[in-house]
Amino acid sequence: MQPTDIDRIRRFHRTVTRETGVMDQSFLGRGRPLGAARVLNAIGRGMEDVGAIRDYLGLDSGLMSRLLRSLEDEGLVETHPAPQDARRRVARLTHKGRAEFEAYEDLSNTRAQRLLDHHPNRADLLAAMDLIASALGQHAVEFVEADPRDPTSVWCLSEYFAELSRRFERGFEVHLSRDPEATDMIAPIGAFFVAMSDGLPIGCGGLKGHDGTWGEVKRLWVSPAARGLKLATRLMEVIEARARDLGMGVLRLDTNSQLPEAVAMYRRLGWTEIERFNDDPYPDVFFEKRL
Amino acid sequence: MQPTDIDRIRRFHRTVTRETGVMDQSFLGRGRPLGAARVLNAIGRGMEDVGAIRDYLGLDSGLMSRLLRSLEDEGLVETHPAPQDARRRVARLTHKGRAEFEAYEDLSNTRAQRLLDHHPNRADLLAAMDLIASALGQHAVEFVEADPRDPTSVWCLSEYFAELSRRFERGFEVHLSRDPEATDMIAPIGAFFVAMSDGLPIGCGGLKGHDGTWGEVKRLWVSPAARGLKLATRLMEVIEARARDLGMGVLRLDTNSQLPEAVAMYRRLGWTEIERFNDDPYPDVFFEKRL
DNA sequence: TTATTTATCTGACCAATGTCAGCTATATTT
DNA sequence: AAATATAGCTGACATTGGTCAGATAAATAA
Repeated sequence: MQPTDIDRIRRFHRTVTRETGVMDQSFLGRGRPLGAARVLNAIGRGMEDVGAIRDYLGLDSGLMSRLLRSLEDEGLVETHPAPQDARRRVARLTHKGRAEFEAYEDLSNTRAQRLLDHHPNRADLLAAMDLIASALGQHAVEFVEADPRDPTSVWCLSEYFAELSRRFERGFEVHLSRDPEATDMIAPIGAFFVAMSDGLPIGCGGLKGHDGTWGEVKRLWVSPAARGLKLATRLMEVIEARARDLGMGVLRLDTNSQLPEAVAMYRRLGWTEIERFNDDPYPDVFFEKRL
Repeated sequence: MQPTDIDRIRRFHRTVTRETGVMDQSFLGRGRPLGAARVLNAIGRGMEDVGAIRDYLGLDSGLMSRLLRSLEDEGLVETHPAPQDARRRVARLTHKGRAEFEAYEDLSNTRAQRLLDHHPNRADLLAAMDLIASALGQHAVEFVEADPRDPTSVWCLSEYFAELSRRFERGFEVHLSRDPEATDMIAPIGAFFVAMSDGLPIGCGGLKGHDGTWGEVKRLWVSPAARGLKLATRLMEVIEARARDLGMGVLRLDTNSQLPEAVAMYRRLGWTEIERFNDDPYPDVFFEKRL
């Protein structure tokens, strides 16, 4: 009897539940209940606002408070009132807490490394993980406004350029294209967004300001693992909203007929095709949208 | 900054942990603690030995007992002493229990279906899930002796034949090959094994008995998603052990030089190449191993 | 100013889970 | 038959996780 699609998904779910359960159990080895370990990890990973941690972990305010207290008693965490709003508190790791956090990190990393070592085809395994994580986490994507010169932004852009040179018949060389100065994609002139899924960048998009009169959408990229999940549409919405904030009345963009999904998406989002508005050698389709 | 391989695995782990957590939460909607729901599910999925359920779910004997009692009190489960060994108990669902189990199944199936509906590329998503589940669950594979005419066995065999016709230059048609009668692969003449990973078949292998004097290994197949995990080696060990049980002193097999991984594996496992021992048109390499 | 809202903390409480020692009944070994 | 081992059950207990109704302090609105 052939396993159905649903059988396959459920088998995946069972396996992964069991394995992540084992993983969680291994955290208990450090003599701390799982809840406290999760809070410690959240703080270590950069969340410092108590309310934000509470929301992220889905904890009750009372329980959160107690877990934080127990971490303080252990000397792993310090809390202080937030500078702007003294009702709120921010938590930070002490030296000892940082060391303890690193110990948990090592546990996770070692486990991940072992999985990788025992698999004959790392590339396929990782691609499969990216695909599934993107599908499962599609409702938890965060659009972060970032400096286009940040390492994460730069990585997204390099993936974008690599994709273009694969897709274009005659390749793509960034220096031939009009490369917008990074500073034109920083507020208040423009903006640059990175789509983050559980800490991993999976897409980006830039808004380049032109003399305060109009804006140009640039560098819209979605990781192959996240294609088809309407991420580009959501990025465009974020970019358009930011353009309105910055007082732009009209947006333009250029693209290429060798990227038919992109062209179709712009039409669907209400963009109108216009005449060529630059002399960049790569694009051959041009769009405009009034806000 | 480029995400490392470990970043990618850990992002996968975070996402999946969050999603499976949501899934577990949804089970709470039926007014029963998670532990009880898990026991109910285990019984519904065919586990009836109390000890086996306890091991599978990793529960303490006392806790298990109490959960079972609460399910009995609800009228969902009946337990009886095991026929062969009255110390042990077997649990079975009542009519009401069956209905309740189905309700949990529907919850899971609906969720799986929704994930599938929202993804543009079902085939890739499912293949990715198979790959990951096989990698994560490689230590939990069960080798089940089955009738080769069972639906699950038949499905494995059809995948095996499909694979051969893809791999062989001139294709493969099963009726041209000497198809061992299924009854020759059933104890006490022979045996047939299916490798099950969390309920899904991912490999198979047959042992055909010849007049009680020697055995022949046939139909060794591993699902593409599980390749490279040494599953074929483990299947061969199981088959050889069973051959010894059945009193066979020598095993033979035929294979094809177009399947170089298979040929290499047989050599590695201590098989010696011999002269052709049949007139099957497909194989061109022949092996023997004394037990 | 006063009232209201917001963010967190505290105490009281409960259900779920986990642990352990000892009990009973049955099976196996000597 | 006696001794030992095994499977499951029971009672006692501790820990964890989760909930809720105030209390407190700060920010915001009226």
